[in-house]
Amino acid sequence: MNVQSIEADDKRAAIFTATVELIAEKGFHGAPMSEIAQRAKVSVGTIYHYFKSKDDLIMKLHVDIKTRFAEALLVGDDEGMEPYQRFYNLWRNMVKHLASNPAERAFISQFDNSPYEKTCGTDQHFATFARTVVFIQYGIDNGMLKPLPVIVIMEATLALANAVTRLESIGLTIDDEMLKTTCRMAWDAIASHE
Amino acid sequence: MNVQSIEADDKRAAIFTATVELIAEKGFHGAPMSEIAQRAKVSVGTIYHYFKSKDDLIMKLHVDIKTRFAEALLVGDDEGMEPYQRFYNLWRNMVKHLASNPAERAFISQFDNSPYEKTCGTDQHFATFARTVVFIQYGIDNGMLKPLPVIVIMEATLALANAVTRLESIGLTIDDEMLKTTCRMAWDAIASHE
DNA sequence: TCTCATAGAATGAACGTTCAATCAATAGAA
DNA sequence: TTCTATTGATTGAACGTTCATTCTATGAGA
Repeated sequence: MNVQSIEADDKRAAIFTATVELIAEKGFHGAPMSEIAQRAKVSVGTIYHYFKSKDDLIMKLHVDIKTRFAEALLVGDDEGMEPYQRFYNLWRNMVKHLASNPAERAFISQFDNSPYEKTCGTDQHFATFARTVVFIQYGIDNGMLKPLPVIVIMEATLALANAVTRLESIGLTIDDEMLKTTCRMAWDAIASHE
Repeated sequence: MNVQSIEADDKRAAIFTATVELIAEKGFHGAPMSEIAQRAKVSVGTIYHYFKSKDDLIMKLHVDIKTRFAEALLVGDDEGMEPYQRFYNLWRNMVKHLASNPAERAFISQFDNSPYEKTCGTDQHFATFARTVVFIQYGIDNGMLKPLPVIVIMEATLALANAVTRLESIGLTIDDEMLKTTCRMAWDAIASHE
């Protein structure tokens, strides 16, 4: 990778950062290209050099954020762990990642609840979270988790993590105790209790 | 109430319906006043006769939807019921209401995850769901529910109901069995299991 | 020289909002 | 009853702004 493309990546990253922050603060409306450019310290023209359109920028940003999120979940993951320990690790990774990236959390919430979401297939969603999906499927097959579709278990867990971290951004403190109790909450939701 | 104001309420309701549908379909961006007017079969000017601005329209619409949602939850509610039965009733009301009003569900999701949400205080939120809040607080005080802040329990339940009904709009079938299992999911999440 | 990166002015469409002009209904006076 | 004044509801064209996007020019490697 040469000097030019490193610099190019800098701009790209700056545009991503500016966009995610602006959308988190002011929503999809309220994030014009001119302001994105200003915040990223590039010109409007430069954005169009890297992205076909505003929609293209938002889609690529979404993939980027989701990919890094999915990766963050797997830190310290090990198939050999006790199921609950493994889930706790997953939960902690999830909450920590969302809590320390509030703009990304807000962006995801807005994106996933907007009409944009319908442009991404469930397949891609499953592919990004492949390893987590396998973990869940395994749990269902063994009667450890509730007999629900994988997607329900997955979306339920994500919804809870999102709810908890959203509350953090408006005043809730997430210490170790809170992490433990909320993890129990999420686990109890999906575990079969047989 | 005279003939004029009945007709006036018709227009108001038509504007509300058009707005909620359009925003559910195309998001906050993608719902211009001109299109709202067209769908509501009124002129643009008429909207401004009833609402100060687009923001005002959206805020008032939000209050309207949340109020009717909170009311729907209480159908058949009775303090004398067994706690789980009472929760089941609450859950069913919640899921049925959201599932049969998909546009309102989509609107709420988008609103609550957007910067608009920050303009509504938590107080108002609690006031709207007053009776439900009391039920939860009672459950916490009696050790029946997990020792978490009321708002966490409440938002967790709402998040789960939203997740489930969102999945319905993309293919999941919610029959009685699904209603029962997902209710168990939500209850297990918040119950203390002691 | 040629290519890619960058800037920022220019463009045209779309937006929220305003406004002068009607229309419909009611009430009171004659 | 009939005429008139008043009010509120309704319209859609017009306005000024802002937006996403394009275009042209410039600069820096290769």
